[in-house]
Amino acid sequence: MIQNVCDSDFGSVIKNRNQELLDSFGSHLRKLRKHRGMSQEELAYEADIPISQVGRIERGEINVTISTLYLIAKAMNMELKDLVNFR
Amino acid sequence: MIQNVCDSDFGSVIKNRNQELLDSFGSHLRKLRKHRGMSQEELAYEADIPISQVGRIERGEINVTISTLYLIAKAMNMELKDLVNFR
DNA sequence: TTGAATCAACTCATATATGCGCTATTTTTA
DNA sequence: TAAAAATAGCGCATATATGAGTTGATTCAA
Repeated sequence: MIQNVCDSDFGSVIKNRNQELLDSFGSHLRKLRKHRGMSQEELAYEADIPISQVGRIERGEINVTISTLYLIAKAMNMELKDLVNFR
Repeated sequence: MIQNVCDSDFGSVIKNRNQELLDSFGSHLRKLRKHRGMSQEELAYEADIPISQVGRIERGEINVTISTLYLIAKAMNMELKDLVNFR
């Protein structure tokens, strides 16, 4: 079978041009969450977003939007600027 | 003709649940940009994003992602946390 | 007035974030 | 070890961010 280099499902092959940013934000968020003793489920509930979304963000799989960042910050009782203060 | 309340083009009718956030971030960005004496075109060029995107963000039309925020911050020679320090 | 610069406001295609449901795996706890 | 809790990692539908154009309005300078 011929391999398709431009396969549309990508599979850990092609990454976002800002993958490092997403990875490091994900790690940062996970650290903040655990430091507060929250589970992904608790954070998701407080932020009113799906739990699957929290997991995807922490694993650096998605490029989170400012409105989701805001909901997460509020759920963790912190300011947006502190949530994105990493690296 | 019957009016479709759920019209897909929305027309200043339905807004994002975080519209206020998007509006105020847009104003904030515009202020920061002008304070630096940059045009939308210059910012777009430096951040390597389309000029149309800069306009849409400043007008609060879109829910910008963290990677775009990062590119904009870099283009304005500032840190991400300072870019989202508003309200 | 004429031209240049700036920005608003659209169209369109494509990629992807979000939201939801589900199962499998891993980790923690009893 | 066994059960429970937490997380990973899918699949899918829908909404929307991004990227690349175009046109028109406005402002400002020559």
